[in-house]
Amino acid sequence: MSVATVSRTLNNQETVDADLADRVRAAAAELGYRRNGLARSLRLQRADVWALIISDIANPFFTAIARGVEDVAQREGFSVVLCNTDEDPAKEAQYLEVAEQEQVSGVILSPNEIGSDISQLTRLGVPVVAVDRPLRERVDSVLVRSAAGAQEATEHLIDAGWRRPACITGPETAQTAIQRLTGYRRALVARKKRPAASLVRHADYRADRAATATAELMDGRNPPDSFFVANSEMALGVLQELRRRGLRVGEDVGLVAFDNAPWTAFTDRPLSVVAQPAYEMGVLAGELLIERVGVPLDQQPAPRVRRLPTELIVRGSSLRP
Amino acid sequence: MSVATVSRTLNNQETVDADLADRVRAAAAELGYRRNGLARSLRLQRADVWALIISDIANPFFTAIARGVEDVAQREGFSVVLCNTDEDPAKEAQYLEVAEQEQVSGVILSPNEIGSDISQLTRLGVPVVAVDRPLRERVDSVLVRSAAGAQEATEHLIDAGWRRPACITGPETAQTAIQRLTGYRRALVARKKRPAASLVRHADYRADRAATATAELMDGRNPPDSFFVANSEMALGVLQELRRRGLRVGEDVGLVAFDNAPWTAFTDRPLSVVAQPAYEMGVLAGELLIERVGVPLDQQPAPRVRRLPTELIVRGSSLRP
DNA sequence: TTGTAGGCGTTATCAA
DNA sequence: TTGATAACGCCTACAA
Repeated sequence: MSVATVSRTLNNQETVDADLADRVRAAAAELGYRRNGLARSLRLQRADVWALIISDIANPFFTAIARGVEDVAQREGFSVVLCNTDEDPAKEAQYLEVAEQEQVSGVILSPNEIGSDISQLTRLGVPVVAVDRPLRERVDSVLVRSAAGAQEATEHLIDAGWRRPACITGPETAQTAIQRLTGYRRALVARKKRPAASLVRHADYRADRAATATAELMDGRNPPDSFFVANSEMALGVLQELRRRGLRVGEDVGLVAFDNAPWTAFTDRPLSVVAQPAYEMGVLAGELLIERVGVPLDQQPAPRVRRLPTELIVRGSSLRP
Repeated sequence: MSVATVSRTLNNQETVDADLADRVRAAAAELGYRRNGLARSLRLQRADVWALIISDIANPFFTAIARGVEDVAQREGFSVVLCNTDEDPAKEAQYLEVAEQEQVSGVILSPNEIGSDISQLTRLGVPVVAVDRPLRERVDSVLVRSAAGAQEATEHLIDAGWRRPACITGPETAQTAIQRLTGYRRALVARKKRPAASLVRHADYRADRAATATAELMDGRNPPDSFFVANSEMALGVLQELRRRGLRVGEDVGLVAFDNAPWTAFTDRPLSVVAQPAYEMGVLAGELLIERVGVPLDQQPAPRVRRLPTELIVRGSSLRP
């Protein structure tokens, strides 16, 4: 028989005789034949692969997103290749180029910078979905209402009786860090308090920097009595420094942090957190992508932005005795 | 000029006139040309890509391995596609097939089962490195001296004054779980204690199962006064159940767990842990792979097994007041 | 329903 | 030093 018949059989086309098809399949199984995905993709001008480019594989928030993306991809018949940029713009650029060279049919990206250059991809018609962080270029985006979540958390601190909440947020270049700071400030205004720059620190989303920031704040002239912290990594640093000073969270000091990391329920006191719907974000990003892959450029929808709400989970650390 | 000249230029071959080469590069830049990686790989019969197939992306141990692998790969000019099997043998089989179809030049795998079928890959001459868990098939492996680490941890509990250490380990099918249980038993023997089956539980490496196991043990006729726990995920479950009972770790109960997860230093008391050299394991796996990719089958070294030591880090949770 | 043949974008061989 | 050309393995229009 001919290669065409084999190809048709293996692609489950109707136009092949059942008996013949069976013989093909039997032979394929016998010989352990696997088709060459490279050749197939080259011919088809598309690979059934998505690139998921995330900025920190060690962060449970991003791994939860990855799981969401993966589940959608699997359901729709795509493989996901996961790339980790470690917050390094150079690595990000490299992986974007790899995605292009490998002709992936879609990219989901948590950009390191709002200006990350995806123009090559879009020019080629490869759909891109931004996740967690916005992109200047107009593409589908799945974001979180960070400011609202930060505001709710900070207001909760004040309503629980704390009088001077400080804010430890991420780097000044990160949109999420800026938004969380904005939310913190809005909460102070809403509760008739004067936002003080001396109560704010940018600690690059890292634990050790957060510990240092905490020490600075506590050693200041008018130290805070509570903390709103913009991610769980930094919360570890804050906890460490407070313990070093013999201060108990939920007792001597109030604390709320972003991200419902698995361990947050197990510290002493259990951490009050602003939970982000990370898994759902991944699912949504995948679904937005699905609606674009294989769709001609002139029939594509306008860029869509989905903003998901956070959920404040009150545990012990934010309450006053 | 011809495509051949362009190809030679872009591959930095010497045999092309400098002026011409400059014109090629200028034109390429102008047009935003990117070579098609698929076509290249098809022609070359190899893709400069490794598949890293891990069993749980949410586990910091595996993400640390991934970073190690990535760093080596980057250094050597390979991309890494990361695949997450979620401990699901079906997903693992699917990703192994994808790796084969995409003609990756190497695979690093933490197998779900010792019997995972990699014969297709090896038959095609694609080198495979097993990491964290052994494979029945004889391939390069990077393992940890789990039993020794478990024994050291358990002996440390006893030496600290605890009299009845229990063991909460992983599923009976997992080699790592079996080895850690073995180490626990050896410690008891070495310290002249009778290992009792009633003090051992298999909790599938999951927090909720570990919490249940802890409850069972504590409600038993002769409850333990301390715990050796085979991973950090389960340690969270143990901590939760102990707190529910008003018991303080490092005070009323002793606790040592495998894995130096980022949060373990921040619980109350800080957790004593058996640290695994996860990042180094990734690096080593990558280096073993490097020595095989591109090497003809008949010149390949015999399968090598590297066993790395653990390190006991004593913090507060394992000490008696 | 089946077979033939062209081409996807590269790289490598050979001749010029 | 350069160019023409034949693969790599696959899918598909077209012919039979």
